[in-house]
Amino acid sequence: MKTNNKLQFIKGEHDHQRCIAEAMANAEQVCLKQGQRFTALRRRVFELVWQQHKPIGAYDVLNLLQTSGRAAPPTVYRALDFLLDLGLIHRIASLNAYVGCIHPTDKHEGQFLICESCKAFAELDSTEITRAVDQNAQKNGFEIHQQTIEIMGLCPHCQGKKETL
Amino acid sequence: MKTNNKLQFIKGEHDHQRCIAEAMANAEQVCLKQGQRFTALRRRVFELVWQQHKPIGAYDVLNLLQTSGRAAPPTVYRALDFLLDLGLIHRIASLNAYVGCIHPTDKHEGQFLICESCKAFAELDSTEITRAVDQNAQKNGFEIHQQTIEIMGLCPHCQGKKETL
DNA sequence: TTTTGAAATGTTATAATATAACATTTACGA
DNA sequence: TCGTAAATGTTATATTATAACATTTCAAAA
Repeated sequence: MKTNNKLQFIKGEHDHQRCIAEAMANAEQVCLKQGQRFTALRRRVFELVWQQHKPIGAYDVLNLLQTSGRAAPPTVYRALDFLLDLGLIHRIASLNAYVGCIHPTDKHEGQFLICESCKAFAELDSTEITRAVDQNAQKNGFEIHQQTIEIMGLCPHCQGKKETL
Repeated sequence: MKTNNKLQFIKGEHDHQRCIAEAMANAEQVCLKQGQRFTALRRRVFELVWQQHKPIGAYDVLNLLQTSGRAAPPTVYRALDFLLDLGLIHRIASLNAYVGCIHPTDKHEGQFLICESCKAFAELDSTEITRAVDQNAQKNGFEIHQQTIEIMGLCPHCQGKKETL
């Protein structure tokens, strides 16, 4: 299974269609392995989330869905929950938004750098951060189940044009 | 200015009234230094958040406020925003909830261990985590403005009674 | 191949969280 | 004490999310 290239502060210059197609093929495999059905609806929602390359809200997904037919909130939330469960997308709690996952081969939780200006994001999987968190948890006798690590700021590209904002 | 004791997975055994009183006195000083007014309302909301020793939602604060008079959502949100701005409380994005800050002397952002069972929390200020995050940001040319680090799991106390949950 | 039952989706209503916009009150500084 | 800016009150509404139940779909058993 081929994984996608590093998705870090991606700009327009990459082959978006191919990028999405790869993610889709990969998601397909994950569903297959898990014995889950990658239905048309789930496929469509997954695609919509990936198309952005930035965090997208559930109701934004809903609006996009509605451009081709009816849909109600539960429809979207159920599809998002399904994709979250399989680790195919992540939820950004501080934004109430969702992003495509770039390490979809195993279920995991991401660490994110998110640009406040252009909303581009990088998904990290840093052993240093993980180790530091684990150490602190251990020191406190804490058993980790789930982590939310979301760092907001400016991506390299947007730092240059800071003064024009 | 005396700071509160480490607030880590505190149980019932500590002197709650004194704990709150110290936090209050400290908040007083912070407001004074910043030239901000620590009004009756802000004082009350601060107290309500501290009283829990666990994350509390805005509408829970509202309900508590309403036990002694009228109040509407904006009243609560404004008070919470004020306290957030001064770093006297923190927002837990993954819970849509608020906690008292235990390092209130300087504005900062916390790192939290939060027990899914009893909701007790520990506020870390780990140099290891901070360093690891900074390193990764730097590696990506990212300029950090704000961080959300919320680790969910089981506190030492609740690990023992896991099977009874 | 038909049945059938569980999974998925549709539908309606509503809950939970948060803010906009404007009116009124408060309290400090001139 | 008066004028003004800050704080609070008030009403309405936006945004995010889920509950509850009806209908459809689809794969596996008969």
